[in-house]
Amino acid sequence: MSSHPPALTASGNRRDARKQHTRQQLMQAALTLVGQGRGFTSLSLREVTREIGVVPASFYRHFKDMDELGLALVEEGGVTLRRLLREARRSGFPPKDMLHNSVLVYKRYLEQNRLMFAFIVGERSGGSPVIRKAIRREEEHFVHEMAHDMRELGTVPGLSGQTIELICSLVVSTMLNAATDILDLPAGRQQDERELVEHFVQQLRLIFLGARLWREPG
Amino acid sequence: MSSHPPALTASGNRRDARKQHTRQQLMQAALTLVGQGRGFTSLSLREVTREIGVVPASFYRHFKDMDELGLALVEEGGVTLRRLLREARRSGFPPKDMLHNSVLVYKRYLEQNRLMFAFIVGERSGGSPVIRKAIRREEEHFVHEMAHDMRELGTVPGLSGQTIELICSLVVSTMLNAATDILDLPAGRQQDERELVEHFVQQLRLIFLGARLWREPG
DNA sequence: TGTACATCAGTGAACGCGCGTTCACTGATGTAC
DNA sequence: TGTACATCAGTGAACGCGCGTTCACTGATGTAC
Repeated sequence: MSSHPPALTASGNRRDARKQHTRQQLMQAALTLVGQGRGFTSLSLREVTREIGVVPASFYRHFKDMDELGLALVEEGGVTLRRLLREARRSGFPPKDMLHNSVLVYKRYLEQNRLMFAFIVGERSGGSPVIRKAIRREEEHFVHEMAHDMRELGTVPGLSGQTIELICSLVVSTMLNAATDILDLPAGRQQDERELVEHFVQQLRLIFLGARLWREPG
Repeated sequence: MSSHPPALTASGNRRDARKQHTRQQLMQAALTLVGQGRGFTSLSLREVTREIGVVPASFYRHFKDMDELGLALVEEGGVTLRRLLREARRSGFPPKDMLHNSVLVYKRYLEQNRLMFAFIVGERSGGSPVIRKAIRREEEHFVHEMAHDMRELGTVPGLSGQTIELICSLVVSTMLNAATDILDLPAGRQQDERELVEHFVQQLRLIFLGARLWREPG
């Protein structure tokens, strides 16, 4: 029945899908290596292709160089962050122990997206300037979106948009900072784990306590 | 007059001094390269020796490998952080606009120690796990020392030692986070610079506002 | 002080290796008719 | 539907290069007497 689809966009169907799959594999391979404690900046193109069992030259069918792959990862990282917000929204933010619950949601999400967060957090401050700046840009979007949510939910009533952005930027940097500690936790040390979560919760409590009696300047 | 000094410690005088000098040069060269936007983890031993004009093999007279050089840098970084505290203490912390002044002291110090901070902040979250953990350890010491100072100065009266540590850990991670932004500032953009400083000050204000009405748990 | 020997920071050559990049290719998939 | 041609993701070989590490060395500095 279905006559040839006119292929308005790029073209190819089976072939194109395979290409996208390989591309995704390359990105995943880079994340895997980063997850093994390698800085992204020190990864070689050959390592990445070796990881998925293709010849080095085929890398160029997908990316100009490793920086371009890195930027693709940053973009995917942005999506990952936005999904976290959606998940947090969906989890309903019960007002009682809201912070503690949010931290647990975050921690679970972090563990489910371990490699991506290892990449984001690892390249956020060091490494290649171009990748770092791209991550900072995604981070700003994330802060902005979180501020939007907070305004809508009325989490901190009576504060200007600018102040809410301030709060969120502090929350986000605290959150990403904690990510390193959480990811570095050896599995099974449940006592350390609880302490870390508690520490993180208290840092956030401090921030929101300050937010409650913030007096708008001007 | 002075007869041969008995050289109780290591030995050599002139020779030993030259060795220490080369060692210092190697460390400085690594920092220089990091300052040029290279991640420390991606530096090669040969690059570092080339930078100071010695043959690669001579590297081994000073360090087993690049990781060992990195750890030496972390140690020097710890000293650099402690000097910052001493400077802050000496600057007197005038109670009026204390935060703003502290931020300016910090910013100046950052600019005077640009390379070392680029290294610390860059390797604090990504890169080699062993170096990352060493930096985190120095950071803990720094937090601890800052907490000690704050208790002595009575900056936030009526709070337990544990709570003061909490505040300081948040201040320090905020501070190191801001370092990336400050170091990334293109020179001469004074408007951006003022905005960044103001943003940073307000983040700290928020934290100390929270601290003021923190109620001790338990 | 002067001499004979020991130490050892830095040399220079060599090694095998993995790197990024190029190239002409192949063969499965897609397109036109 | 069947055929002839075009596309292009992945191949495999080759290249020159910088890498980390080894080694025997040299010559300035230090030590013993």
